[in-house]
Amino acid sequence: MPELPEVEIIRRSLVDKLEGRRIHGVEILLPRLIKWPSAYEFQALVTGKTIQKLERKGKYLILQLDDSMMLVIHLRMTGRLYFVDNEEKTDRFTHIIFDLGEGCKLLYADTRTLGTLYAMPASELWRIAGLAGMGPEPLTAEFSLAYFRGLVHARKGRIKALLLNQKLIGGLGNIYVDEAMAIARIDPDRLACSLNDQEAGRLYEAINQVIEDGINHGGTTFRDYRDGTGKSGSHQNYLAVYGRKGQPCKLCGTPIERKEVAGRGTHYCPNCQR
DNA sequence: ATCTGCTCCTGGATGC
DNA sequence: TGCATCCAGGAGCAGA
Repeated sequence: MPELPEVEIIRRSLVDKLEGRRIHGVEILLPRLIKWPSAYEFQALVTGKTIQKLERKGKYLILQLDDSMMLVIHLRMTGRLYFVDNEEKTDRFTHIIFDLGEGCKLLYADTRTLGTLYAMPASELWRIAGLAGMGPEPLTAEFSLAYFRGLVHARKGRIKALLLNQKLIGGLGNIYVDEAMAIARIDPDRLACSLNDQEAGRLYEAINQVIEDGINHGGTTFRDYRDGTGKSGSHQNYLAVYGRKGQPCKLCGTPIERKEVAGRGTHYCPNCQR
């Protein structure tokens, strides 16, 4: 599941290949992935435009085209975006093909087809509620300790639900949330407002740390995730709890457990996190 | 404000 | 081995 680190690695792996290239045409094999406007209009809006910038906000990739046209992509669970410069065969999961000329293509593939694509002028980005309403991201000045403490103090719900809420913090998903809570030794079942200042501070540091580590390790590859050139990440080899049910905690040896918290599968050490 | 539950979707894991 | 069922979860939404 691509979260902030994975999307950032995809962006970095594609930026030099995409910026300055012209979109000669778009082949849309699965129109329902285009959420705005219609697939037909989407095609018309991006065809002939040059990719000026490739940016990321939270888990969204944003291709800034000519005339402030924005091509926005969210990979959701199994979306993949990658660049090819030869006549590679495309598999049955390739749903959208951007022809970049000179034999180069940008492919959108997605096994579970939950991903979403949009095209609109910059002035209309408010249409994408999840993008327009996104909270500050880890590792930015806006995501300050004071901001985080304020959130934690004010929220009555579970701390895990807070961390997953993109309106409050942008870019975290299930894997990095479980990891941050493990590193900070916080029980994911705790209510946010029950955390004291010291615990909130530990969690704040852990969030920034797991995101930074995830990026430095090229992302976490469980099954589907690859960067824009097809390369896997390695952060799965460094995980404290996620996907390690039954395996010993790296700190105390207690078997990692899994339960449902805030509607999500949640991995934790029952000894370290309480 | 916050919760639960549902929807989208399919490959892989599990159960018998 | 084969078939049926369950599960993964990002995000949006309805309804409580």
